[in-house]
Amino acid sequence: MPNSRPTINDVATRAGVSKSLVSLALSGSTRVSDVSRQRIVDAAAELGYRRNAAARSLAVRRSHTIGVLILDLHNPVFAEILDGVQIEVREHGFSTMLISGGTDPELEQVEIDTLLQFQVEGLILIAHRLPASVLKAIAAEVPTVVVTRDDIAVPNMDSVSNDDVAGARMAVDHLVELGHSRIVHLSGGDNPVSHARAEGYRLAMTQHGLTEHIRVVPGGLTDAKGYAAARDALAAAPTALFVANDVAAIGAIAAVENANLRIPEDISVIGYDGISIGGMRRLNLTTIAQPLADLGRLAAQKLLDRINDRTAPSNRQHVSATLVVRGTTGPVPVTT
Amino acid sequence: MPNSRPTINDVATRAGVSKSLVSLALSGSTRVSDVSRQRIVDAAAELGYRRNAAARSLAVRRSHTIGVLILDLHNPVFAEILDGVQIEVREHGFSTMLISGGTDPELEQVEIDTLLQFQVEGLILIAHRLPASVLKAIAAEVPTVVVTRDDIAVPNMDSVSNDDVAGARMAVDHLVELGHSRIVHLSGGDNPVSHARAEGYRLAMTQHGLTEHIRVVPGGLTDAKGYAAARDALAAAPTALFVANDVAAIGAIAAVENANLRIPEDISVIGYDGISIGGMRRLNLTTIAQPLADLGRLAAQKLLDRINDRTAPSNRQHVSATLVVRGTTGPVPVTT
DNA sequence: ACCTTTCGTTGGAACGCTCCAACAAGTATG
DNA sequence: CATACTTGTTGGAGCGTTCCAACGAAAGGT
Repeated sequence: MPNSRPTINDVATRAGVSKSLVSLALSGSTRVSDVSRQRIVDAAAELGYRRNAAARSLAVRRSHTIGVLILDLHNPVFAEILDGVQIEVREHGFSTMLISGGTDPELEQVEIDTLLQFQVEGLILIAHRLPASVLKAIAAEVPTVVVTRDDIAVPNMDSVSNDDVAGARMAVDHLVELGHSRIVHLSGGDNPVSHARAEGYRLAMTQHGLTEHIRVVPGGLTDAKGYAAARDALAAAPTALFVANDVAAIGAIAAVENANLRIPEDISVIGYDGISIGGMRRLNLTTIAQPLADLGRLAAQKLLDRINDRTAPSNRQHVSATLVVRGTTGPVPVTT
Repeated sequence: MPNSRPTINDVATRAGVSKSLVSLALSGSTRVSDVSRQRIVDAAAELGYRRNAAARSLAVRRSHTIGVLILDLHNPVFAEILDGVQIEVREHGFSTMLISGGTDPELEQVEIDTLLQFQVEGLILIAHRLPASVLKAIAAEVPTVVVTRDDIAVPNMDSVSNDDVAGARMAVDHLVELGHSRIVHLSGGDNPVSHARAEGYRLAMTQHGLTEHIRVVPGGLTDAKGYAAARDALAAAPTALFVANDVAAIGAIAAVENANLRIPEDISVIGYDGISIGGMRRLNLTTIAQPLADLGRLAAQKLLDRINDRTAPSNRQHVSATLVVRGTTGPVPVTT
């Protein structure tokens, strides 16, 4: 059986020492003589020895691994958040097991179960569709932090998200500053994040004395839904569209152009999220940018902290989004 | 110590049976009486018992996990391939450990080492930057399949990729069919995939008797590089651009528009890859689409096969790309 | 000269699981 | 009625680690 991997014992016999000493040496203990250490290192290299993480995890009762659930790998937002997570986590010697929920919310729970079987020390949920009861059970079992959502309060669970209400206000403020008043919001559908953004829109409009111009067109978070919603919205002859997210905004732009309206001369469009493709020259989308990588980094930090103290009070952090003005917003057209 | 997870022994005592029987019952053996099985299942549920995958993997010497290295999560191509991998792998009861290389090629090797410590049973490399020697060592240690690249031949390692030469020819054929002859290729830089696409371009041009029109402008695989390359290319007054990948093509389109040329009336643009955002209405990019999810699925299948027979001869499969005609290509303008 | 400390090293128990050999009790076979 | 096979169950060994208690040897203190 030549294909079985060398174990610590093989290294020990080859180096002429006990397995205990090998273990000591490989974990960098100072109580190993230089000559033994060298012999051990050499033997390990010659055999191509590699620690068995499963055995190690069993013995020390730590896996040094965290689990990450990502709602949908296709939406670039989530990939960018993940990036931040990976950097932070790696720096602290942790590995990452990643799963993506896919279409089926049921599957999300199955996948989380798999993660837990692997004894992950913590869980980062980059968006999720779990009911509060399940979330609570999970958080009770393992340190957990949720990114992008902060609508469910669970003891011993942290969250980090941007303040969607405030972000939406920034979008409206920007448009009002440009002279717009007929600002229509294309909503993102029935989920907490979209609700908050719509709420922020309403508040800001009211605050600017534009209550009678409030108009929310039901849409969704995809290109196609943004396209359809924009088409509906054009009936109201708006001068500006505030779209629930960037991907939908890109769809909305297409609908506006198909109606032979110029952007931003005839109509302004602003999105939300700050995905990197929005910055591509062809799209050049004005948006409310979340600090996506930071979101991920912060989530990872919180998780690592919580791993060290599972009972810390639950903390919900908001990071602030920023207005990124690019080419899709401009002054309100002079003639109506 | 209430926070230590229940073990198989806890379940056993609670159900009043031996741990062996619990193990048997939980792995679905038929040699367990119905009454015992029920008692065990109940006890497990009450305790919130969950198998320890590390211990299990130690005992059975299988991890039922595969490792996936993804070159860059930001490029949507790779995310879409990963999707196919996940679906296939999950179906066969395997889990996935994902790592993304990030910027540093050195890091790739470190990360793969981590994966191997976790005793992954196989490795899928979705693009990579490893030298042949390292690749060979890895493939000798663990079943491996490479996606997107097929330039390095290693025994006992499979690859699945599209035929970039053939794909590039399809792009040129399409343009020639539309009447174009001044077709410029914006290359993707110094990597095997881009080389193959440039090669296909040259072959096709020659084949169509357009040898004197062959013009390759050095570019890259990003939006910004596509933009810059297109600007350079415009000096040659081309009627069509074949760009090395979709992301760069989107940049190229912006450059063309900035030069006040209309697409496709004045100049046609075709990309390569078939990323989903290319289909968004605003971009509407004609492209050579790789069956990305299929690529992932096939890779996973090959890997699972190889896990069952590590010594199978190495197999390199090509899948065929398809021309997807959208809005960025059209007939050659009548006047030059 | 003795006792104590330090240093480098070691065997063995433990981690939570699977699997094998073995067994008691019942059922079928001759 | 003895023997064999089947069914359901069990203890124990082993997977590759880490870690603890304990060791002999060398060095230090009185």
